[in-house]
Amino acid sequence: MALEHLFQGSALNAVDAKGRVSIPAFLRSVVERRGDARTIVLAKHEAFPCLSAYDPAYAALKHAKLERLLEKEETSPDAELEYQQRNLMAFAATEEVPYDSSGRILMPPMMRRKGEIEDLALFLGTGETFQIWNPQRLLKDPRIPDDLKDIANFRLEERRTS
Amino acid sequence: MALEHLFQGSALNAVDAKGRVSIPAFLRSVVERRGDARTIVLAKHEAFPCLSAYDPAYAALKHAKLERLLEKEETSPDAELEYQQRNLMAFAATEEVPYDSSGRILMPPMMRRKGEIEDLALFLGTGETFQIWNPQRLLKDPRIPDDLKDIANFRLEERRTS
DNA sequence: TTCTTACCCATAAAATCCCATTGTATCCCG
DNA sequence: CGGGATACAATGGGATTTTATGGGTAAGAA
Repeated sequence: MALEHLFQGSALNAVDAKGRVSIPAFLRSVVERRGDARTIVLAKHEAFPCLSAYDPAYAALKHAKLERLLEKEETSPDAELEYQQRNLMAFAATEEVPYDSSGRILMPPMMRRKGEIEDLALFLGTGETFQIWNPQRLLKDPRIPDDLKDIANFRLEERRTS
Repeated sequence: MALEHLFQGSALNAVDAKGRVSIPAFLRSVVERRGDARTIVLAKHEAFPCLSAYDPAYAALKHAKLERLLEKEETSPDAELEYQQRNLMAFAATEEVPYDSSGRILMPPMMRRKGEIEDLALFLGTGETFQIWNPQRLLKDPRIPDDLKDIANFRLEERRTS
């Protein structure tokens, strides 16, 4: 896989009354270096109560990888079914949203619900993709390392004091 | 891993009112020989109350290593969660900052707090990475060898007398 | 119409660039 | 080898640009 540009860092941005959120500039720059789209793909995260996000170029890459995997394995009914399921999740359960000239997306209502996002969105780079959390939801999750919760708390404080 | 260019040496630089710090030229030259980025990655050190720093090429290498590890292990739920946690720490808990034409970075407020950095930053090369300390914090740490504290003291005196 | 979405403008704060200064190390040439 | 010229490093300050965010409004779908 080895993508040279990786998503990294954290930021806490507001979701405004219209449902708009700024994608942090340092994440946008990775999206644009990986491909030339000004668009991100949103999906429910498989393990955490948050959203997973990436660029269209990465989505295409992931799809190609699935295809190759299918061709290698003999077409047992099991492998075939699993492929169909993964394909559904990868495409039907995702939404591609463009960001405007000021770097904002309109958070789709369904994704907002799936990710339990309210009026604050915590962005966390995770290398090949990034995550979008409701910061309060992250603080409550026992699977999240304390050091990361410190970061969430720092971002919350930073916002309060300014 | 075996990177041929290693970070070594020490320097004490000022953090100015805007939060800017010069990365010592001898460390920058290693960054630029390892890859062509004029950027460093900052993270809280796992063991010491200071920051750990390296170049993006090293970060990518570390990431690739993690990926390979995942592919080897069977995908038990435990291994999966541990992978997610490590990925979060490696990317969300770090910040990539570019340095300008004069070799300065803007120390991100979160890292400044995590590394307990005030108005002086002590740079210490440690081979594959380097560390950034609050010199006073280093002098107080019982785990630091006296010889290293001598170096910190020397750098502090050097600054006072000039 | 009414609600939603895309586009445009405005603003404050923060990040970045540019230029100037100073001290130190390096080079060159007689 | 001395001494001056030169280059580079670290740092300060001001000017400029980018970012995040709010609000208005027109186009369009329900």
